[in-house]
Amino acid sequence: MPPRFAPGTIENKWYQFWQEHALFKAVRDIRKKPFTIMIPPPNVTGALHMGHALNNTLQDVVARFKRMQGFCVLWLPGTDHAGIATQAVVEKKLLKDEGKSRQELGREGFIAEIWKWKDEYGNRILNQLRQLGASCDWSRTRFTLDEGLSRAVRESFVKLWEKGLIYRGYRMINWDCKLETAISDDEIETSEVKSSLWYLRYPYKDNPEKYVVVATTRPETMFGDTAVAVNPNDERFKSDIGKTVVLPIAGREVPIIADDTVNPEFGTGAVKVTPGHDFADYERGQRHNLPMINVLNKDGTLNEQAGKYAGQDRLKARKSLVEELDALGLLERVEDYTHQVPHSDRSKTPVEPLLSDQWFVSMKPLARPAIEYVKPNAEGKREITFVPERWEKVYLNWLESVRDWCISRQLWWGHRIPVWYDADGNTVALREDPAPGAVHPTSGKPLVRQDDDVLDTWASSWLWPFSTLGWPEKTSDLDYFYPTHFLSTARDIIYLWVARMVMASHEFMGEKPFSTVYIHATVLDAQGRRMSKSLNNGIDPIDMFSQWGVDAVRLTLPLLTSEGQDIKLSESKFEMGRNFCNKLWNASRFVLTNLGDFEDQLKALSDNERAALAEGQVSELEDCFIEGKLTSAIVDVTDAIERYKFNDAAQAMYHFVWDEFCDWYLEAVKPRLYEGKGGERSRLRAQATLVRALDGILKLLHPYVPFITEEIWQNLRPLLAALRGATPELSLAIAAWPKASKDRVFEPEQRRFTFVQQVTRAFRNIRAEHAIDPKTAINGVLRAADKDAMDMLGSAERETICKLGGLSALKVEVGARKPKAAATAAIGGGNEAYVSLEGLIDFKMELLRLEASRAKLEDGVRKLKNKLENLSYLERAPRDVVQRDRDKLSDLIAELERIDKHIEEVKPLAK
RNA sequence: GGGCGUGUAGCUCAGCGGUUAGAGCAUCUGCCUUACAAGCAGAGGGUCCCCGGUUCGAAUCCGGGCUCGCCCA
Repeated sequence: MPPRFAPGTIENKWYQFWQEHALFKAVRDIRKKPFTIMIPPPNVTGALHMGHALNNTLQDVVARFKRMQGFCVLWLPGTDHAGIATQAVVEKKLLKDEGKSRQELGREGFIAEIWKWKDEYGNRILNQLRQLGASCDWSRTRFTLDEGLSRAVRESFVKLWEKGLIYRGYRMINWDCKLETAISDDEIETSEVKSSLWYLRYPYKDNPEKYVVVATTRPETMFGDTAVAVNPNDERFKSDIGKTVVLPIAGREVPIIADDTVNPEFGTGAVKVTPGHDFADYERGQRHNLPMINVLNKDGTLNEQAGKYAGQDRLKARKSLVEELDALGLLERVEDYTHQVPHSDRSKTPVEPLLSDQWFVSMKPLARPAIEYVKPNAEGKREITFVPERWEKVYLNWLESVRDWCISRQLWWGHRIPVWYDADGNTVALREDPAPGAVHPTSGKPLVRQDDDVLDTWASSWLWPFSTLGWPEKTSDLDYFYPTHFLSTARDIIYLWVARMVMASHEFMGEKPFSTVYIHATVLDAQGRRMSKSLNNGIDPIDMFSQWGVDAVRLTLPLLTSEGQDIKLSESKFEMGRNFCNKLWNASRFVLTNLGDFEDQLKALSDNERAALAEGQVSELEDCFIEGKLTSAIVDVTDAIERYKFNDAAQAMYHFVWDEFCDWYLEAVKPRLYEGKGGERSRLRAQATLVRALDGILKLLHPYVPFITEEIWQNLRPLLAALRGATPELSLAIAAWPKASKDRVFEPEQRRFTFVQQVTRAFRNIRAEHAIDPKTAINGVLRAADKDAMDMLGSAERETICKLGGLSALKVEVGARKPKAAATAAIGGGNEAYVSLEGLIDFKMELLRLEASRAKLEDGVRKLKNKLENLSYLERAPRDVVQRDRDKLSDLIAELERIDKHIEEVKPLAK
């Protein structure tokens, strides 16, 4: 094994190994409990970004953990067809490569092009997930446009149709002028735009010299105005209500109406009403029976309503229109104005509210049960739990005020709406394409055409948890794996996807789709901004893989996030994970190189002796220490992952491996391996403990860092076999998760080892602070407070302290007197460490040290005294708390007295 | 405007009623000690955002304010 861990050399090898042995294949097994995770299907055009890397790492941690715990784990992968995005990508490519538009190819030809593109490039992100180490069952990979999933979409549509939950309507929807399709409310981002507020003069019909001034951010929609509205309580306009004004240029006469939704504070208090192009005005228009005029073409240019401006882009027309109004003296003034403008999530262009014929799903009836699954019942229990819990509120708020879902898209790529029309426009939704000559079931007239539009991609994604398992067929997979258990996703997907899956699952399956929804952290850049293409501040996980290793990335991300707080990420952060992997690598290297003779030694033992070692027979203090700490680590890590506290589990492992196993255990055990301390048997016990501990460590770490742990474990495997006298599992990926047992905590030994650590640190401190050369031999004296303290340190422990504390000898004595000219370090509990300093250092330094610690001590004594003089504290605080403080105080006072004595002694020497 | 989150060491963050408030990185000192310099040992560094309240006791709970961020309208 090389002294530095080289991740690039092992990742591929083990992934292939796992695949070859089909370790991630979920094979139904009634003896096992299922554990199912459905991957949030990434966009088929997509590439792995940091958010994916984090999300899929966490899913993989859970999947591997549960697999090791003996569950039948199914982590089902796949992609969605991402209607808008994919169509846009292929359209662009086609134009660039062949100079052809999709219209030139025609619908069928174009779709064939997309499939070609998908087969060639569409699996990129799935391969990147393999690179990440994702333990998905790839044999079950699904795509939302697969035959099976398409059947599911069709079935769900017809079912909702039959229940009357799908309708077609001429409604105001969000229109993406670039992509020329409707989009749903949830595909919109509002962003702040610096613009102007234009004050326009609308002359009165009966007195053209006078006018009402309206303020607007959208002058170009003037051609669609059908009223001017004021607040009925606004004194300024009371007399205007009911009058008629004439729209400039257009010349149309429109009434002044009163509507209490008008904010008198905005602009002049009078606003133009454009029911065809504004959601609020649409409602005003309905209340007042105003005509609705559409002034826009599908591509965002003005239509014939705009007279000479027809055919101009709306934003260009705005400019020239304002100029013309100004020239006519009808522009009162212009103010700078910053406001929120809705943009399409997909094209990033401003969205236009537009009246058009679209298909909708009635959401209210679907929302009600979806709320019930998440709302706590009388006992505070929930069917579906959000982790962290606070996201439950976001989910509920959305569902409680949900609006109907516009599901039709003016695209070609997607599930075509299964609705057919007869010549009179009567519609019917069909499970199977109609045979030639088929007629409408009620009108009896021949069906002449299918609806041209396709469905929103979410109309297939919302079926994902069960359509991937075979629905609408009744499959044994559904029986066994459904409902699923863990869903991990990003917060902005809560309503787009999570809520809709719950609705769909209730509607079509009659149960919940999953029991836990985990909302992972958002990965931000170092300055706390979202990573985006436009800012070019993204960090490519694939680059990070090659730079630091996949394991390092997988470990670092959870180490950086706690309870779903956002992560501010910079490349150098991965050093943490990389260094840890290197530490683990080297610790393992140490263990393995010291086990060269282990198998031979074991052969000399009887079966019983070997079995005792295998079960962790211990007698040396450090062995008890590490066995006990391993037990706590097992408890902590298991508990943390079970509660989806990924950061806690990672921290616990990091601390256990680095601070306890490497810094203390490995150092403490060296003399037994190198110098024959304690004899052959002790050496063998040390080796067995190393094997046991390393095995435990690798297992606990495997869900986070699967590659490095597998690599090391495969090296350890023959030794495990020899120790246990049985063949271990084929791979760490399917090895049994460690179990903690109460009798392996070793509490008294933990206390003793802690004492060894404290004493060691005291001597190290003296050496470091006095800058004593590491090569200089120093003798230590330990003043033990009492016999109990002294008895904690047997000869083996004293040797350990000498070795780790850099002492050539250690004398331990109850109440030992400080040698003359010695440095002192307090240990607590009345124990003190002394090192004779004659000829070694400067006593001025020692005096400074003593005075500094005296000041701290005095402060502590003062605080405690005050506390213990407080009568209500003595009366009300629990007895054990008060007693603890009393003990503490007497300790501190004794220490203070001793330190005063030391100061007196050192003072004359410090001159 | 409403909701959610956040404010603790130079930086990134833990801790969320009871020891003298912790970690990683950074800094300083000393070490290439035969697992690891991607390392080892040691040290310094904090009005726990502000004001008030509850409590014997508050970084922690409550109220109010301020900061920054996200979401919804």
